[in-house]
Amino acid sequence: MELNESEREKQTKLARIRALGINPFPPRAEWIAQRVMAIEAADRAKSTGSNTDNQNADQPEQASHTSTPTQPFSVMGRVIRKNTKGKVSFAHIEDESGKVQFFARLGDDSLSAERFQLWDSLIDVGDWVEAVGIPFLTKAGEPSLRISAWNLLSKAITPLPLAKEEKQTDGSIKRYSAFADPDLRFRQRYTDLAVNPEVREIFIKRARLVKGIRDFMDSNGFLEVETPILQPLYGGAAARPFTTHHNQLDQDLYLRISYELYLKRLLVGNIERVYEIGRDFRNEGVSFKHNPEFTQIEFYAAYMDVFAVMELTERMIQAAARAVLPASTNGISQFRGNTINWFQPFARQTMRDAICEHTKLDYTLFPDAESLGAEIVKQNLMSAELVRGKTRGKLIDSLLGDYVEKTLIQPTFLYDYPRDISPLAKSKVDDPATVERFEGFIGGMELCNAFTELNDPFDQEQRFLDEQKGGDDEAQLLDEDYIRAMRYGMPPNGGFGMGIDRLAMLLTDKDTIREVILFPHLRQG
RNA sequence: GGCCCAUUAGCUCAGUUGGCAGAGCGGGAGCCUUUUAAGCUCCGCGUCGCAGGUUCGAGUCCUGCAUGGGUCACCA
Repeated sequence: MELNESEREKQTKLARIRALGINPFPPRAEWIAQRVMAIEAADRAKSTGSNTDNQNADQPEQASHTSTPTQPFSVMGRVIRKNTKGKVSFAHIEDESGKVQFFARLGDDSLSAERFQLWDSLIDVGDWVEAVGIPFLTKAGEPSLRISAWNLLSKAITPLPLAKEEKQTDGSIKRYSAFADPDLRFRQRYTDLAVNPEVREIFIKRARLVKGIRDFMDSNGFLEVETPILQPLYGGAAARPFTTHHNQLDQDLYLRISYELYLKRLLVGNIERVYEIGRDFRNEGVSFKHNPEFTQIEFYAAYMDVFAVMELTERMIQAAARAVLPASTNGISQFRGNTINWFQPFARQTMRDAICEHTKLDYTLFPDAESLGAEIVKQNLMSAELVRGKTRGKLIDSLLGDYVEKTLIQPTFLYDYPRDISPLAKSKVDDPATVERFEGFIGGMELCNAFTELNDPFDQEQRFLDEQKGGDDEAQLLDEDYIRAMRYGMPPNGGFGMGIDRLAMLLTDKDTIREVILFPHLRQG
């Protein structure tokens, strides 16, 4: 492994550490039993209220005259700033709770001259350390720990690209030359997380979001399950799959593109409310809102129809927003420069009305692909080339994508979808060409998709066969076991799927899905 | 996949008309007993993304490739 100049310097330092008989990578921290989080250490320092001056600094035990406990405790974490000034040394130590300053002083009774020199010469920014000490405030008012003993916990060889920070008069923090190259940040996410605290915050919010959804589902009587990721047949969505192979069985397998067909089998097995949160894989384009693997929640609820699901969805998304957004925001957040109001009732509109509103075209007046396609070209909404070969449903879906989706900033449900792009959804009783389906949009992005599920095995089989005739490479495969399951009797039910990553983007105001996935897909590597 | 832009030190970036590779931060050596973008003195640490080409001479111009970003196409 090739080392750069500063890495070679660190390697030399590592040899010195070893020569001193110090283990630069000890197996454990020494004082974990006395550990206090940095934020608590800082609080204790603040409550001492004593700005130690040079006189009483020689007797740290007497530095505080308050009742606040000043007995020694330990803080462990990472050195993110170090500054030795002559015979005193300052270092900021960061742990998961925040940071606190370590203060070492040559001449303190509690810290030997040798240990001071070693601290000064061996410890660098990036190293993991622990120290025992007593809390106090420096002259500048900085909550600090006057250290009496310390250990190196892990030596950093490669320097962290830590940015310098300057406190502005208004209290905000200005950062200089922060580690910002997206390529490096995503490839070396560990570095990104180590030096950019706001990146850690994204994933804390994401975890809260998932927990909020899980709590909501559990409290509404849903059973969480896990179904196969490796599937002999893929289905439940229109997407190309990743293919793999089981060697011993000599069997091709697919990574799932959805959980739908397995979860609905469970309804046949008398599990009435079921959900899964997990990973889907789609072998398609990568964009700011598409990653080849992404996290989805799907649920299915017996006896519900699409409108009951819509109502439940609204409450679920609001529960997720509540779990992430600070209470002071009242459910208002920003996304791509737009304000989103999560707590107001979600808008509801038919697909026909939405497209009518944005294109002046009422597609219900054109009953087949030929007449609708001709009208679309006539009104100059799409080129003849793009219209060619599309079914009526795909034309409508294209109009939605081109003219409506970007405008749906506030939470909005669009419903009444064409049947031919919805092979697993139940038709409306009075309009067989339309299905009981909705999609939810927020921030101009499609977020979720739901419908009254088709539970008629004969209708379902015919839909699969119709898909095959279309010759589309994203067509649903005929899953005979799924049809068999349905023949045993599937209760009427409503189903739902939602991209968790996109919801995380919306709630953290991130422009790209890569910001909310810890290790997003990148080429070569 | 098409088009456009970018890629220079560990990080963030400058680099003029083709003429010795630069700055700040970081790092090293030294000074400094309450610093906090600490300060002061000295030190540049480099496969200018990769491979070719043009030229006396290429970080700079040309071609191809790689990676990233934007955009269009595609995409439940």
